[in-house]
Amino acid sequence: MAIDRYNAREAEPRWQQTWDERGIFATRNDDPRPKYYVLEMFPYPSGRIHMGHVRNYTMGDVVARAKRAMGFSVLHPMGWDAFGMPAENAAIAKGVHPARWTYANIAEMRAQLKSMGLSLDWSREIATCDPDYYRHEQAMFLDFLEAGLVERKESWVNWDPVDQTVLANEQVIDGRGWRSGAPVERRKLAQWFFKITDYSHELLDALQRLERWPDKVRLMQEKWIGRSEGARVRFPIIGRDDELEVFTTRPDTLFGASFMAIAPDHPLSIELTARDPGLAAFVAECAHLGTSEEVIEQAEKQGYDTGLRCRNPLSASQELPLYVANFVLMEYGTGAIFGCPAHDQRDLEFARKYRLPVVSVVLPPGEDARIFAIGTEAYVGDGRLINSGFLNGLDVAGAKRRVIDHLEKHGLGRGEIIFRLRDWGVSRQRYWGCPIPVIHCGACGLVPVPRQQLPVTLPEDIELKEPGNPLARHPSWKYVTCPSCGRPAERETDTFDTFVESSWYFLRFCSPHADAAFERAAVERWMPVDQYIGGVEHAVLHLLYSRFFTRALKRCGYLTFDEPFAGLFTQGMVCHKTFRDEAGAWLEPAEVVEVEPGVWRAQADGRPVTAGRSEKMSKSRRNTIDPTATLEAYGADTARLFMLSDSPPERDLEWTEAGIDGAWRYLNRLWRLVEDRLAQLAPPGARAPEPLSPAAIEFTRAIHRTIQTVTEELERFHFNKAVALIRELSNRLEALEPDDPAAPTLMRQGLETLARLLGPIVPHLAAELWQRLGHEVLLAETAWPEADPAWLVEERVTIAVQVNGKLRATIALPSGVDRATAEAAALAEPNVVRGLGGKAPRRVIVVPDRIVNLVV
RNA sequence: GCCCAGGUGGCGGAAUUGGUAGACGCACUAGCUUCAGGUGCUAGCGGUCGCAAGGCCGUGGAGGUUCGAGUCCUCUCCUGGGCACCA
Repeated sequence: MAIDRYNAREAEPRWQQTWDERGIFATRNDDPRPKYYVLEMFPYPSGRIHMGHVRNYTMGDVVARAKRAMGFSVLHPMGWDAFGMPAENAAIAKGVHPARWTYANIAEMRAQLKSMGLSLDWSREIATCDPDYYRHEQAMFLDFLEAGLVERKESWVNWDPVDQTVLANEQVIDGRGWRSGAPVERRKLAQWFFKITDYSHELLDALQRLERWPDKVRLMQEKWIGRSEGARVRFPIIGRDDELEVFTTRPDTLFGASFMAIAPDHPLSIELTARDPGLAAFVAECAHLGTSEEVIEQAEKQGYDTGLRCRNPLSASQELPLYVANFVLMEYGTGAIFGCPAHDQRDLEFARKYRLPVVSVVLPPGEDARIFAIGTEAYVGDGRLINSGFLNGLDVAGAKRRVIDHLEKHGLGRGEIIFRLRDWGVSRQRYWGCPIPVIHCGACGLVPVPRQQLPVTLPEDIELKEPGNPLARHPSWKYVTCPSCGRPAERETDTFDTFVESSWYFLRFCSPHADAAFERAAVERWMPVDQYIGGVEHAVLHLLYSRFFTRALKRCGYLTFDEPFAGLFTQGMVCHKTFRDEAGAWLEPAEVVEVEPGVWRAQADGRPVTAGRSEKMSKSRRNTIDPTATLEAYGADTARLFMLSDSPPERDLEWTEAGIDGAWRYLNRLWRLVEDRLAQLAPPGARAPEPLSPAAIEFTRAIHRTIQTVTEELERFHFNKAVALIRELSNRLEALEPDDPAAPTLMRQGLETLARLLGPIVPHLAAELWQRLGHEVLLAETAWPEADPAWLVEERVTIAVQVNGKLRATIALPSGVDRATAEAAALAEPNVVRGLGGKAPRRVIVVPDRIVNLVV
């Protein structure tokens, strides 16, 4: 019986086993070939892989396999970002211990990833919840502490008063805790911080040199670090000895000031609440607002007049009312501002609301100072200074320089650059994280855990169902003796933010079994990561923290470079259509059926269902598709091909069953193509009989052109285009004229090229085809094909002929013909003659080998 | 509120970066195959007029630059994403 279907179920595990047995993806640190480090952002072990993982790891695998074929020693490892909240949530919901839950998930997901046929070096696998991993992190923390890179200070958190726990922003829903439903409070907590702001300048400046990062990500980080140039200005407070310090980017508008405002948690504000119950109430109200910038900026601007007045340092007669305002952030600048309503929209809205004066001090070009007035729109552009004493007549930039000069000369303030970037708060009041290795002693204060006592491991016997941090109420774990004085003391019960683990895992992969955090030589060999791939959702935090962490490690003598990721690619999300019934309930794709095009009904009871647009797969919208079913039914190659076809990798991809079918059909088509032609192929390495027919020449060109362009597109991450080009070549192969004397050789060349180009994309099928074509050496160990430059030169080109810019004909000419010949050939076209209508062209534009435009 | 990205056939998307718009695929239509049942083959497939040759229109919208604009400029509309304790 003839096999007319490719049996992926049988072939894929067979190839995976072959690769595994020969250990061809295990990478040696002493390999003499040039290195290439490909890394995909490691997964959180949530239970099962999702489509986003499939897309991410497919892309990485294409790069890894292609680079390997191109002669690089490729490091392509995998591990688990294993600490995190979901494990605790599962523990609460299902009563499973977070560690058990996590390790069970890892086992499950490892098997799933293995079934994808990824060219990973599994001998380097790590899990961040392993004490053998996090003990190094604790040591790093101690080093950072010694180097002055760690600080303990107070900061605001979302606090759930019922669950007695800190809430993540995403756990705050409409101002209430997600589980308890209790109104969330803002609370101040003493916490550990990494001093990332020490590196604000450097992290910003070095962005320019990250040439292989997407502009988008660099821009996001730039905004995040948020450099502002301006001045720090001191305003005397009338009737008090102290002054109010303000940071402003617009010192040029000081003469236009009409009020002062401080953050609700500004020390002065807190001081005033003691004797002003109205203010206390206002501040308390502000505390119910969330901590996110979005919430604060969208909230209605509100202020509370403290009754205090400040003196304008530039014009002593001017008194400015001092407000506490909900839109002033304590974290930014000095937590205090002066308001210039004419030239700042937010200040304008505030001034209108509280009927404060609006004085223009910058006159837009072309306006008349006598009649110019601000309406509902603040003027933020450049112009000439007016109503501003010694600044009058200057432009904005000039006025800034002048006023800073003045402030410094008179001791009223100084020019300053500030950053929006805040220090990285790493304390989390949770169980499932890396313990922070510090001891609180009543006598000695904060005492680092001695290094020989590391790791500080998590206790296993914990109770998660009660409110609060299980480490804090554990009966014995936190009680220790002070390493310094020997008296009873307590452990720090906070654990690290999980971003700490992901800030250095790429280093551990270089020598995952080393006794130290990593071997210096291994890190020097592999780092930086040549190609990092992951979701754009990590554009700022993870990627910025890792950049900081690498620098911090450098300062502590761990390594000698600054940037961990030389190349970055951020992939789009995987989406799916959404379905809702008339009651608004979401339905899973499997629960609906399309009765006629565009009309959907519920599978169960036939009730009408509306299909919504394609959105990111999420549990709440119930539009997730588990990749397992696809992997089992069609195999990994089908899923991989689908992930790479059609949608550009940086953009969102809509998952469709039809797309999977299409990919599956194409694999079978390739399979048949090889099976059907096998008997007629020339032996490997045979030469085509000369002379070649014109068709054979064109065919050979097509092969080399395809090698060239597919290679280019793969290197540029244009996987969808690479697939399209490969399909074009296979279409050509199917159409190859069998009677051509060169056909057996051309077909062999074509099929072998196809198999080799498909190797990184659909590795199992490609390996199978390669073997069917008679090769003993595995495709995975075969070099990447190279295009012969001689075959890349085109002999004839198609030139478009336009009359007045409109296409009238195309002409085929030898490439490189001179202008006159091209023009003459164009004028000889009947349709061109008709288009000219008997007139002679006034002007002729010839773009060699491309276009002739006749203008009449 | 602020910042970013993106609008091209019924759909996903191509377009050598200012030079033939719609490659490649999905869906669809017609026909043919096959022990029909997630099969294969051939042809068609932006709109419109035409028997045809061919014409006209067409890249969210309105202007502009240019011999020539999906691509550059100005304004505008729409959609999506991010905004510091999710990972």
